[in-house]
Amino acid sequence: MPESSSSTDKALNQRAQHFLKVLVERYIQDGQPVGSRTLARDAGLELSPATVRNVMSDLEERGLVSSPHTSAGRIPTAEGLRLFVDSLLTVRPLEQAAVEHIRREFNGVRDAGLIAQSASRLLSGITHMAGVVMLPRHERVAFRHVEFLSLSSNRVLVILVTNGNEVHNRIIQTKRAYSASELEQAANYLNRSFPDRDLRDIGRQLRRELRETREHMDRIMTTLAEVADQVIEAGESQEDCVIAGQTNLMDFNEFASMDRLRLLFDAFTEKHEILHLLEQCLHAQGVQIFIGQESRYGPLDLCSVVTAPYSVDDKVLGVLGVIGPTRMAYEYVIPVVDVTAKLLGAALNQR
Amino acid sequence: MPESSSSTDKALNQRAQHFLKVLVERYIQDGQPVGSRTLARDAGLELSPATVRNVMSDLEERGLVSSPHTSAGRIPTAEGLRLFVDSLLTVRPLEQAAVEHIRREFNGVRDAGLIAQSASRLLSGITHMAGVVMLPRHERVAFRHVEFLSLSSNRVLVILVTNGNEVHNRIIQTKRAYSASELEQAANYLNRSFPDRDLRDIGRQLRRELRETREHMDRIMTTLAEVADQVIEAGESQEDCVIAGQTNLMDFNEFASMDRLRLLFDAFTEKHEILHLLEQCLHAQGVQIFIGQESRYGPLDLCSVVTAPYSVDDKVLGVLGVIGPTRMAYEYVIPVVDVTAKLLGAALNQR
DNA sequence: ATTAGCACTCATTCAATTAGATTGCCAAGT
DNA sequence: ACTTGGCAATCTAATTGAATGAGTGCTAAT
Repeated sequence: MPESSSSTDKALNQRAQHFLKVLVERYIQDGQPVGSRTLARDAGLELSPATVRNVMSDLEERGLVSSPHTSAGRIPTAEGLRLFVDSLLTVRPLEQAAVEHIRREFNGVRDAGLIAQSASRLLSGITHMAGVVMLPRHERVAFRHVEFLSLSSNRVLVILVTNGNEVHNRIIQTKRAYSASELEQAANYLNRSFPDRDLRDIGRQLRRELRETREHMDRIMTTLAEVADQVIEAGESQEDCVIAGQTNLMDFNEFASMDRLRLLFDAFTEKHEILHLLEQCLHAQGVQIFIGQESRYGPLDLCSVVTAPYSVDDKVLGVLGVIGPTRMAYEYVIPVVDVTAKLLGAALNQR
Repeated sequence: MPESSSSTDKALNQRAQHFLKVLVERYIQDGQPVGSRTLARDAGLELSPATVRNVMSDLEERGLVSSPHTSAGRIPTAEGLRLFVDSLLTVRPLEQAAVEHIRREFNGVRDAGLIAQSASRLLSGITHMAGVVMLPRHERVAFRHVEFLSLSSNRVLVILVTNGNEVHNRIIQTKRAYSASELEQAANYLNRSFPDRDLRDIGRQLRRELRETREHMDRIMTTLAEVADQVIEAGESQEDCVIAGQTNLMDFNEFASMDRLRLLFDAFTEKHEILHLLEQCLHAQGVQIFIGQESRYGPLDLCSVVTAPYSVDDKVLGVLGVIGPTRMAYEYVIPVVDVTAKLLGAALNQR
């Protein structure tokens, strides 16, 4: 028999698990510590509060629950929630109506940024927490088209179109003035020579050719290599994500203290660390969850983050997710995040 | 003698004004109601608290101050602050060092959006309140250059460059497929025919020509007119502004209540009404101030907004400002906003 | 293994009290 | 006519103490 009822054993016996499950569910529902009497009632088994107390005592010893003070009930610890999420949780699939609602929301939006924004709003709207969506990022930035536009004597507007039909533009200072026809010639050369090539390669190759030829168009090609670099850089530092519904978090008394709230909102403004967290989920298989301090980012200590990567043609383009208090309705949030990620991928695909 | 000491007269006598000034200054400094004893001390005149009480009573009758409850001191009302700002305030010019600091911040930033972002951060950083900057907006959207890029059979990427060197792009669905050379031809035609023309005119003219010609390139020209419209629309609905430093406001106990704070932050996320407020200042001469409910926007009831338009070549391009509690150091904030607006204009000019 | 009973611990709530700040008003002084 | 000291009245904020109630841990009995 694998199950043992002794409280010092490694595995948690069936009944204790059930109590933990019910306790967590109750705690998630109304945020209050759960006492033995309540739990005895909720558990559905015919057991007295005293018995429940014994079980709770076991759970506490294992660090799965704790009481904020002597005469309060128990609340699950981060470990308790982790166990709950990992093996006690029964996710119910999202209703078809909700799925349709999400699908409709993405319908007809073409710009990648706008889709991300929609998704973020959607996530926050549905879950009443904060939604966060990393902008789609192509790991291979491919050249598609370039255009030069002379602005004034030494300034040129460079317009670069990359795969994913993203348009980047940048004004550059050139060392000498170029005529319109020179610029056109240069653009034609590039457009002819490098269709669909990786932007990095182009920069490298331009520099190589430059060393070999050593003359003829010399200068303009230097500039072009520079621009390629700059665009790549811009693309990589396009470290950006869209966050929506921050204010929803103000409704949770977990964040009632101004200090904590400020910390959290500063984190949302900064974005940097949050993006870093999302990046860790880029190659996760499906939904990933950080509970409390698991995110290893102070301002999110009291939060849980539920993420899922989204992809087009099996290529992962980004991550989206939901940020809320650790006490969230995981069984509902998980499928929402999961489905939204899939539909976002689909929406990006049929652009 | 124009001055009268009777309390029912229209004009406020010198002494009362002085007391109001000192009271407001004190209130701004530490946010507490100011009592007669304190005020008597601060005023520098050799008068007893009892006398001060009489004066305060007058001020209260005129609606310039009020007491939150019987045994508290007085705080200035919105009207009191208004009078203070209008005629009692002594603005001290910004130190040269601070001006340089701002100038340096704008140095070398080329993108208009980034400059606005800098400015917003700057304003919030210097004043420890929220900074807001409307993106520069050219009232006359002029055509500069267009480029068409075929994506797939019926989809074309339109890249449009307008005055101010802003690059807009949009993917359009065409009714039939166009060849690359057709698209090139069309682009050439437009670039040749409409340099620096107003985008609205172009749309109109295209439609007119279309009616007359009634054939030949028919379809593509419809599309072009459409695109022009879409770009104008996009330009106009580019109703956007950059807000920074929201979280600074959490430090003021005016906004300690979650409900008020949420209202405020929702307003920041929505942006719409705030932008509307800024637009009202587009043609103000220099700094404009809204105190409390003067903004006529509920969430800002407890806030003051200090704005100034910025311009290039005498053309007003936008407005920037600071949002904070009505109790703010106007004598400092006003020159900050003023100078920042001027330097922002200068920075945009020398792009 | 389960349970009832009991003593004990805390947080919360409420009312009562106190201390402190400030006003308004009046009568007296300048 | 203005100023001032004095004084009662008012109101807030902080403190205290008691009552309440939820919940636990332990023990002895089942």
